[in-house]
Amino acid sequence: MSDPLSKRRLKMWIRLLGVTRAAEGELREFLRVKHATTLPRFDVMAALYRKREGVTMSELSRMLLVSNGNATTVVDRLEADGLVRRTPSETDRRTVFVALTPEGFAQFEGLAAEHEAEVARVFAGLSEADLDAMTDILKRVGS
Amino acid sequence: MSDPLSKRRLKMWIRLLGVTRAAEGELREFLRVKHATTLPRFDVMAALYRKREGVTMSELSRMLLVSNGNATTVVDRLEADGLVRRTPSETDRRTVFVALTPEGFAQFEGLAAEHEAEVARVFAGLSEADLDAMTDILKRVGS
DNA sequence: GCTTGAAATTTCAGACTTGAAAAATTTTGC
DNA sequence: GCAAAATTTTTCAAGTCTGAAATTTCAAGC
Repeated sequence: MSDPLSKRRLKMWIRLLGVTRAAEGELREFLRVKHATTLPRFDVMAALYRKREGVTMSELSRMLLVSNGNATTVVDRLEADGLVRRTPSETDRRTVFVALTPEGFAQFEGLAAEHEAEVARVFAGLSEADLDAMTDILKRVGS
Repeated sequence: MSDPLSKRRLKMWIRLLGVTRAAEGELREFLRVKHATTLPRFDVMAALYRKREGVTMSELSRMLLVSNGNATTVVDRLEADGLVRRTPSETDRRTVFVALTPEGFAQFEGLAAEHEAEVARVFAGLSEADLDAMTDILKRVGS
């Protein structure tokens, strides 16, 4: 008997979640052992690396799909370590811009290449065609 | 210059992570609003529902890809709520079996169908062919 | 038997995460 | 102008999660 479509979506989701968690685990381990950092810290720095001019706290939490409160504490720690800087907005006193410091920028550049290599290692099992197909399907989820 | 293929794997991973986090967020919201529970609790109960005879704590944390310490605290809370029961092994006094109580079993059965429908809703954008292709590709990641 | 090492679980400190509430500021509608 | 609503960020309590250390028990070799 053929599974109802909803059951197949469920199975696909369970597998998707498993693969993602396993990959996250490997990256977490890599960041911890090789670079003494964590995934959330890396995520924040990566977001700020992409937006060099700086982003507001709200933009940051939207980019990372985490709550505002969460973004605040991770940024707090990165700021205490001198990797990130908060700058109050001139035009709106509620708003704060966050950006990498030169130290943060340098540290992230050192990390980025190795991180990319590690991701490539984790997904080495996927062919070029797989990557295309996967990206294509993933785009279709949100729309 | 970095290998373009590794960059494509990285982009696929970033998209994969984004889709997974967005879906997790929707399911979390669904469980919280409609059923006053959380994703980790649901995950534990789902694992125990699949293995009715019970599992050891180590098996449980391997199934969910979480640390032993984490499994302990989530099971602690479910046990305090009477949804889960710990039973010491007869043959190995280090080992503990965990299983759903009748209350836990009943609660999960009420949840499961709605959860499946919610997952189907989240991934409604994917066709049958997409599901097949996706599942196929995901299988290839681990091997 | 005894000792050493391995295995299962819990405990612990610290970090992450959420969602709600609070505080400060800006915008909007009158 | 001004009161009410909306926006931005932080604070807070509670739950989740990790990795290492501690505890208890079992297994293996001598």
